[in-house]
Amino acid sequence: MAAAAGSPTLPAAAAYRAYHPDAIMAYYRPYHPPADPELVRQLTATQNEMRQRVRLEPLAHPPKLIAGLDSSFPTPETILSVIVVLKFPELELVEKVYHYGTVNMPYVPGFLSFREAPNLLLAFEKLTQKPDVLMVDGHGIAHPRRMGIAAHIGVLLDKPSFGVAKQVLTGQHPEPSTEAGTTAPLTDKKTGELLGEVLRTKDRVKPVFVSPGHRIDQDTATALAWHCTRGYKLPEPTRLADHWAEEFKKEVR
DNA sequence: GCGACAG
DNA sequence: ATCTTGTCGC
Repeated sequence: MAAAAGSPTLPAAAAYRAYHPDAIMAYYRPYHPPADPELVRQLTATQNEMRQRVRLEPLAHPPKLIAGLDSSFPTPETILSVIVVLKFPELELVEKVYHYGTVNMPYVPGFLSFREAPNLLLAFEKLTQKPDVLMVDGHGIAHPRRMGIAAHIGVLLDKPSFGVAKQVLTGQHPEPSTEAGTTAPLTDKKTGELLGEVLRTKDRVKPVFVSPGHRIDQDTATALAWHCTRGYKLPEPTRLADHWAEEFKKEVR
């Protein structure tokens, strides 16, 4: 067996899970290479600065256009960012753009935005129709320093934004009921602060995590996410961004 | 000190 | 995120 410091192989992990869940899965826990302490210090300072600019408030006007933002990595050194714009509340696709660039930053938990945001902003510049609100894949303020990628993008563009994530980064929560449309609070264990809401978008399917990013509040973010779901786990904006990423991937290689 | 760790 | 096979359920 390889050293525990190595990167895990998922299929094998799945097989071992049934055999010996705890000990074996601990061995297969996703491994993140150590990040340069000085880099982390600088990025942390930047996030703390940006955090001061975040405003949580209701939308000034109901949105007419909502965007879905998503990034993927066709190769380890390239990034493909996709933005789709949908009419709201009809959810009719009105525009889709992408930008294909190079990766300049490693993935470090808590600093995802510095890896994906630059390329997303380049994609945003290509949009003809500017959306009223952005649904970003990842967290908003449900982040160790309250500056997840949705908040990061929102501040940089000074545009209402919120995050829809598939996995928790920080915070604790009870399980929402198994029925679609139900929610549960995601809170900070120490302070009790509300970080986001766990939203069951589909019956008996693992919920998503909705949190405000910038110039929006929790209730509006959750309501928008729910009004954008059409029988799938992911709300339409991010689901379609995901879908088109697969299509665009064929074009760039 | 030990775990947890978006995409 | 990305690489993978088969499998369970509506």
